[in-house]
Amino acid sequence: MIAKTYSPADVEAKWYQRWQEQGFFQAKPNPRKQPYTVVIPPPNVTGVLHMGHMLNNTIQDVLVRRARMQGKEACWVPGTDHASIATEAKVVAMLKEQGINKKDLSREDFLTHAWAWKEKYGGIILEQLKQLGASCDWSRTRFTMEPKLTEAVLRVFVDLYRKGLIYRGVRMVNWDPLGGTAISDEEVIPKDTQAKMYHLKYEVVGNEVTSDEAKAGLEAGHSITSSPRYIVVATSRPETIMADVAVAVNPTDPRYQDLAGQRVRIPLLGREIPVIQDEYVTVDFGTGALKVTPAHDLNDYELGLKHNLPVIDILNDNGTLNEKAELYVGQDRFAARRNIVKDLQEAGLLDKIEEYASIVQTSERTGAVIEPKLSLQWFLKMEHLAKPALEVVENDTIKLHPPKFKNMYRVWMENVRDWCISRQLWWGQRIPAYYLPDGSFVVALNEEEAVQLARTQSGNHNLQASDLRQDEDVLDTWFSSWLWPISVFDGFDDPDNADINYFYPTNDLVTAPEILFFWVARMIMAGLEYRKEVPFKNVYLTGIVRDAQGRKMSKQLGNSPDPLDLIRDFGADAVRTGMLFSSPAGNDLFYDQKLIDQGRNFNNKLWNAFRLVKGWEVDNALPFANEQAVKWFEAKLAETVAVLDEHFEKFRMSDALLTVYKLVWDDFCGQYLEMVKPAYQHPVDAETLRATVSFLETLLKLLHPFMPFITEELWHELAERGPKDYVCVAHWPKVATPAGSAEVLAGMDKALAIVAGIRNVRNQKNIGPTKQLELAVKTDDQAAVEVYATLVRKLANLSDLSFVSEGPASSVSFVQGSSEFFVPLDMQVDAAAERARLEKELEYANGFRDSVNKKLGNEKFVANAKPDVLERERQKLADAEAKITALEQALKAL
RNA sequence: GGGAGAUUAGCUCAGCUGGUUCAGAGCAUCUGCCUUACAAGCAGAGGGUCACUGGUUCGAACCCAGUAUCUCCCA
Repeated sequence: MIAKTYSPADVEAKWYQRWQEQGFFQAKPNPRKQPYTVVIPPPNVTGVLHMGHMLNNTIQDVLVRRARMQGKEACWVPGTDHASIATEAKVVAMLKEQGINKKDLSREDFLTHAWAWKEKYGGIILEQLKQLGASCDWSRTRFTMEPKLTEAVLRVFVDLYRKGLIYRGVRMVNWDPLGGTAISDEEVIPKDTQAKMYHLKYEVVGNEVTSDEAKAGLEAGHSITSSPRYIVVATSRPETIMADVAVAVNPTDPRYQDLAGQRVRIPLLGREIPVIQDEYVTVDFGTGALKVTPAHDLNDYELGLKHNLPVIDILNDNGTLNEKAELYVGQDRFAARRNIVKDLQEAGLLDKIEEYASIVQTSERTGAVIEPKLSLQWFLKMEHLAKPALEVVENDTIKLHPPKFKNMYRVWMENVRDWCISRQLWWGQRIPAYYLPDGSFVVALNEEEAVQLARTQSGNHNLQASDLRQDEDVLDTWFSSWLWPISVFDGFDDPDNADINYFYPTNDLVTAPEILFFWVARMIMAGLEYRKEVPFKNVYLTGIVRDAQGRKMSKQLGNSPDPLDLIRDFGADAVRTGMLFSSPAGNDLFYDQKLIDQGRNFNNKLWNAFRLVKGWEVDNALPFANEQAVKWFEAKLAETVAVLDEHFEKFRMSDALLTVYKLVWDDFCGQYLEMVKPAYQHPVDAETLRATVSFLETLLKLLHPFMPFITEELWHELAERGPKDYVCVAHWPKVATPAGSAEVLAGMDKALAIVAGIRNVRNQKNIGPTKQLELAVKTDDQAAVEVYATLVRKLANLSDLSFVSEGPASSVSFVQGSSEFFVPLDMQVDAAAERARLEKELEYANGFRDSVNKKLGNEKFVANAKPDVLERERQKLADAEAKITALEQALKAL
């Protein structure tokens, strides 16, 4: 006896292991096959599987499995990303727990710890992907910091440097004081906060008010007019006044006309700074007077450059004030802010404090408030790389799905700024720049090459490796992941190898919109620069997985189920389909337990269809009894596979799933199996069984990309299979539409409508499905109904189907097309209610006919509408009229 | 502040170049059924002024303009 419900836990691990033993996921160049390549967005080595990964990797697996079944050489390359900041932070925290301070370790020792950590935990997430069923070629697993990929990174760095695209310079960077490193613009997350605007009084040197006009103006600006004279400056960061080098006002601002060229004193500090004029200052923001702090604000920095102002940097790398501040030295920036506000207040230099909504820049990695900071960093020029990368998306060489992301991509690419690629960390690829004793530097792939270059550059032929000092910084992690589609095939150290020539460019990339610029855009740049070819043809952008209230799922909120628990409780297939039911490309997925339930129910439905068929006894003596049903399902299948393939081509994954779902549940289980199912404990004929098993096999193939485990299980339960016969590598169905399909489908629709009519009568009259009914048909096309009589009798549980010229007494009737159907009942029929129901239907039909008539009576419509539209309207009219006649007759018969 | 996109049933979404019975699906809801594959199921039913206001057209969910609301991106 086969279990009544499907139990996924028993079969999943088994099949995954078999697939691997058979080497089904392993890809190698095969000139007889078309390649289909996907590179995984490498998860962080620090990561554990979350719902976002589940969605993303399910989609990739569906695409890859289908391609494999289509006979392509499907290659899905897995791997992980070293995630500089995140991993370093994790290792530092772990060491701290062991009582080890990073500061006390040498670079080498720290890296030993970090690698040990990576070896221990770095593979967890990949193991978890296996439970989801991900059909990656695990023999190709790569890691962005492994030796070969590191070499690729260094080669690219050296190359771009030699091309003049990489430079070192002092720039304003986003400084993460907690991480102790610079981060790129894209790693900064703006957060809305309620901040305070402090109005500070700067004393004007030579302190007399010079004109009545200015006096009036200053009053308007909330200053005071008695001596000494002050100018009020609004700032959200009072602790940075020690780094002020000027106060700027708009040249058109009447309040401050006379102040230009004068000097003011920084509150508390007393240092004198000039008042400058610049259009940049917004007159109606704050007081219209802006303090200029070039070291700690990007706009101020540019203003400073323009006006030749000095730069005073008062912050240490860890966010505390340095001795240049003179005041509050050693205090954290936020402590210093509290203290200076207090001191300003006591000194009477704080005019007022206003609340205002502002945006604070925070670090994606550590959450720390970002400090704009001038520092010496390495940059990659973007202009040269961005231009072609924009073009290939504009001209659809690379298609984004959904296409709305094209706009976003364009805006970013047109405004891209140079990429800060250095990070003040140890975990990552160390920048291959070597400093000479004189402070100049060379860039080289390795130390030997560096020594050679240094000797030439300095003219000192006795220079030794020990005289050189390598740059302390490492490269941004994205500087390795942007090479991923090439580096996983060793395309940098061996640019003409068989793998890269075959598998590159890859086909589809599945990733999140958040990293469209971080990663996708840069991979396109690298691909075009180093392979002269795009790295992929389609980019499928998934949404964010949110909870029912629309909140992003996160560990902190605790609103995310553990995906592995879900797999354990419901099976990977149920989780996969559950997630896909409701996630059109680019749309956020509102996770709901119900979706997984639906997935599980679907698995169970399939399981039970199998149970039914498996339980049939065959009697070879029986004639083929279900030709109609078989022909119909053949046609249905052909029609549906065409729709399904179209959904796949357009990356409409939810629609694709729903299409198979309905094919299996409604058409196969709901209709077909009911049509062919033998009566209880009766055998089935051989041909029906053969056809049904064949249909079921086709369905298993169509379902396999979505539900790999249950389909493989049933594939093997359904028949004895050869050693290599797995649905995993079965051929994707190519169904030719059988001749006469349209007629078969239309005919069955009519037959099923009659069945539905009878069932409706049962529901209305509260007649259970086991009670047999009779049906009397009044029609002028008896043959059309007769063809389906056997089927209708079976599905509607009729004891008799007869043709009549007058409706029998005491019956309930309904109309399909121009035919009337009567169900005689051995109970009192409420004639008035029947009349009301039919009249309502008649009224509707009349209204419809009138509207069509009106349309056809409109000369302009007849003149302008296309012939096929016109023809359709005429058909509608004829159908409506036939129906009206039938309804009128049914009413008369009452 | 600038830009992009969205607004269709209770929820999540389809709806192709304007024209197939006065708008479709899945889920949810309601009613009735334990009918020998499945109650994780079966048979039915209800539910929408296609955000709003105008315009173009013989004809608008679809095209145009404006308004409102939401989301995202950039500053």
